[in-house]
Amino acid sequence: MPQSKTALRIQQAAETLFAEQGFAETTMRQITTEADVNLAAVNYHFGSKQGLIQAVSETYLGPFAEYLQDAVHARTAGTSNETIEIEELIEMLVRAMLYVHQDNTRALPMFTRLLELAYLGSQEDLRLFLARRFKTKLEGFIDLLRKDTAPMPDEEFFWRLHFMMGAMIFTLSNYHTLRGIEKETYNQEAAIEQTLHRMIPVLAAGFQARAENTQFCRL
Amino acid sequence: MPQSKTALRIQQAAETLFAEQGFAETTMRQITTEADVNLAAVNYHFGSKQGLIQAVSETYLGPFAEYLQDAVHARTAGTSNETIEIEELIEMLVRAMLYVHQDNTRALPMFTRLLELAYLGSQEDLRLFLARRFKTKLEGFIDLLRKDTAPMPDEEFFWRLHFMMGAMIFTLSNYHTLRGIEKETYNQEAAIEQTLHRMIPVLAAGFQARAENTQFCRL
Amino acid sequence: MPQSKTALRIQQAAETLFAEQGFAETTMRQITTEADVNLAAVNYHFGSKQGLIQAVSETYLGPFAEYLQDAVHARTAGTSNETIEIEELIEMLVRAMLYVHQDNTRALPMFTRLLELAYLGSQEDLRLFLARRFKTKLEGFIDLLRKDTAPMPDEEFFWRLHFMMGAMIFTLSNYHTLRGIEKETYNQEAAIEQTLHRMIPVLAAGFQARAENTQFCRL
Amino acid sequence: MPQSKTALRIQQAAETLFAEQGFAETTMRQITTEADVNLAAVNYHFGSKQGLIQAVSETYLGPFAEYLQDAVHARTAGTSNETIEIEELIEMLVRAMLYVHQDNTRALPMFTRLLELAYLGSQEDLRLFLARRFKTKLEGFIDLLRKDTAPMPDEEFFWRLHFMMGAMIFTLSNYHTLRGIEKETYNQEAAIEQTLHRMIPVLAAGFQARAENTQFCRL
DNA sequence: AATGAATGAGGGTTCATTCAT
DNA sequence: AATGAATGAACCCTCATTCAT
Repeated sequence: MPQSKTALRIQQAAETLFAEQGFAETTMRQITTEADVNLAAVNYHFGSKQGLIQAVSETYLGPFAEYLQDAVHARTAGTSNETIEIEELIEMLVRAMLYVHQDNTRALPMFTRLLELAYLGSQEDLRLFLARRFKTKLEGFIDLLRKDTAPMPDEEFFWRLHFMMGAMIFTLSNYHTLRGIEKETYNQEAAIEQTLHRMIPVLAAGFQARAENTQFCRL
Repeated sequence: MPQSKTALRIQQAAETLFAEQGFAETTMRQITTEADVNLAAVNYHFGSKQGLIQAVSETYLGPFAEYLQDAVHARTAGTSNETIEIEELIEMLVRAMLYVHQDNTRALPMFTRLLELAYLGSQEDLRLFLARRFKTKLEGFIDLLRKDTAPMPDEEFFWRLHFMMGAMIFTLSNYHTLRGIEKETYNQEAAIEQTLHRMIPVLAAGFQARAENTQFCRL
Repeated sequence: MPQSKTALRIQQAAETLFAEQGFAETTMRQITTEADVNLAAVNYHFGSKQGLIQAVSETYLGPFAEYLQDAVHARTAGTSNETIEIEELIEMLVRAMLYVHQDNTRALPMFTRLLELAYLGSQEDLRLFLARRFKTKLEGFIDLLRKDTAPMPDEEFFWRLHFMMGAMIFTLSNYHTLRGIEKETYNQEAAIEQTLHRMIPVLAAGFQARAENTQFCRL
Repeated sequence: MPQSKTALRIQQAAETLFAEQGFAETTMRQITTEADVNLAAVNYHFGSKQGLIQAVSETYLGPFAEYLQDAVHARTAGTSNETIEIEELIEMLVRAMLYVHQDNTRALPMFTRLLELAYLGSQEDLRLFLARRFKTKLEGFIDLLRKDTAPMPDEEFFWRLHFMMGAMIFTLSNYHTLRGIEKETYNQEAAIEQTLHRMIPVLAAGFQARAENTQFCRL
């Protein structure tokens, strides 16, 4: 939560630019020009560019992780070991995304760029920060997901989870581009909510797919 | 196809670094140091950094697109309108990937980073280059895929296609990181072939999932 | 003499940091953080960083110069033209130093850093300030020293005086570092008083050394 | 030894500015403006500002240390355990200094600023570099000096050595300023060679001074 | 064909200072 | 009397590129 008007303007400008271009591609000068503040203001208010990114990540991932954690608790409270359908779980995830999307249109692209960062090793410091900051809050959800897919070996689950993550992150991260293509091709733009909805049955089905005999001979 | 020994060494070094770090994150100095050639050699042989990336993309996407196009032709020759199972189509795709992977271990990450680039808007020039260069060769495969999923509306197909692409691109693009996590967690490393195999049933199931009633009321 | 509690805390923090790191190396932020006051407080109370340094110099050089001037007067009062042994004069100097050292452990390093500043041309304004402020008070001592070394040409005296000053200033200015080396090497730390004592015979002997025939032929 | 014309001009400009202002006080822009080269040229040729300082230190301390080491070897060769008069040793030191002074007028101030750096802890990296680079070459001289002052306790020797060093470093480091004062006062400028000569008997006498009973009671 | 040298543009960061309150 | 916010100037460094040879 920014305290001063300048800090607020910086963060807003940064969110827009980060969402559009990515973190590394966005320069301090772009941010401060867009926010119409002094170049040094970022360092004054956020300490460094990384500090700004962390503040932004807090704004977006914080409410999301909180919401998801609460949803997991609310759903599992009172019920002992009842299995939850995978579609419902993914719906919980989507709902958490739409929750952050309500307040801020830029939320989802930003959000996924942060997840991207959490995976990619390019900015080791930020990766560790994100891991430490949000890991515990998200573990509950992952555990629930795992329980539903019990018959699957651990490694199979691991990879399927990341296929899923990849589909989501990639889609939302490049949502701007993809929506542009859709418009060109079908002369029609999808609301992001609709796109998220489309994901639910696809990801659920993918998760529940019968595991193939993974031998190399066939190929 | 590199002409001189120097150009060859540059391209090999670039492939390794691009695959490991990405395009923007790799500097000319890193490339030329790794290749043990003069800094100016890249510009001399490839005109610019972008020229080098295009050359690399040619090397990787070219054979892949060619292979896939041929596979599509071979499969559809003589058969009129016969529908092909989606699993078989995805398997064709995977096979094309493994084909470029044979020659070069770095191939798959490089390959997917290029696809990533083809989507992302950050490097408009490269995006256009890749689109123009390879679009036609891949359209046959896309059409085949579309035919199998006929009952689906066009937009639904569009988005599912990109969910799939996202899962593949994201996974392979960050394969290095993901394999690292897998090793930490399960003390076991998957060969990339195995990971590709795991994708087939997941992606196929996702594609065939019963489309949900995509209204907003539920969420 | 600081007027408010804030000014006092600033000056104390500044003394510590100046003594440890030097003037240029110490930032306003370090000072105000250490003093736990607002960043702007230094400029408010002292006008500028230079103003703060001048205030500090007043605190340290003032009592020292006063003490030395008094000592010179006391010693020469009533005695007409009696020559004083050089060792006694240097002892007077050392005694003046220990006088300021009594009140404040940081005094001596601070003190010598100021002398350093008085010589060095880097901060012209401060140099002039120090020269104007304390020159007259110290001249009595210099004159006394000169009288004892009468047979020496003026220039010879001038240079020997500065050799001496150099030995003292350098040693005390870097006392922290030197004591660290001593501790490493001999596992023993000298009190600053002891070091000052060691100087007396050395400097005295240096001053009284038979002047060599300073021709260039020998070298 | 700089290879290109630009590198040469940079180093010459740097030497002048370093000698006049010190290392930290001299900026890359000053250097490159003075040398009339591009700002990036320093980083190209020397890697960094620190790299430039190291190159400069190599140029000045290298020949000096070499010369002194050779002089020590030459003097002690053949003679077993013969004690050498302290005056002769200091003369050796002065001779080594004048040796570097021959080629370059800026040599001595630069030279002593480097020694200053070697003592002061402000630039830890450079301090370590200098220590590692030149320590061994200078140890022979120190040992010889120590042998002549055998009756003295180790700590006494340690401090006297640094008094001496202080006198030399301080004088030469601020030679520009001191000569200015001399000119103002006596309307006469000393050649640096003369000043070095003046040091010999003074430092020698200081070294050989009868150690006082260093008790605190007297002061 | 190839390279060492050099460059302009732009990167994030730090500094003492000032302003409005 | 005192401060949080903000700033302009300057810091060192890195980048892809180009030039002369």
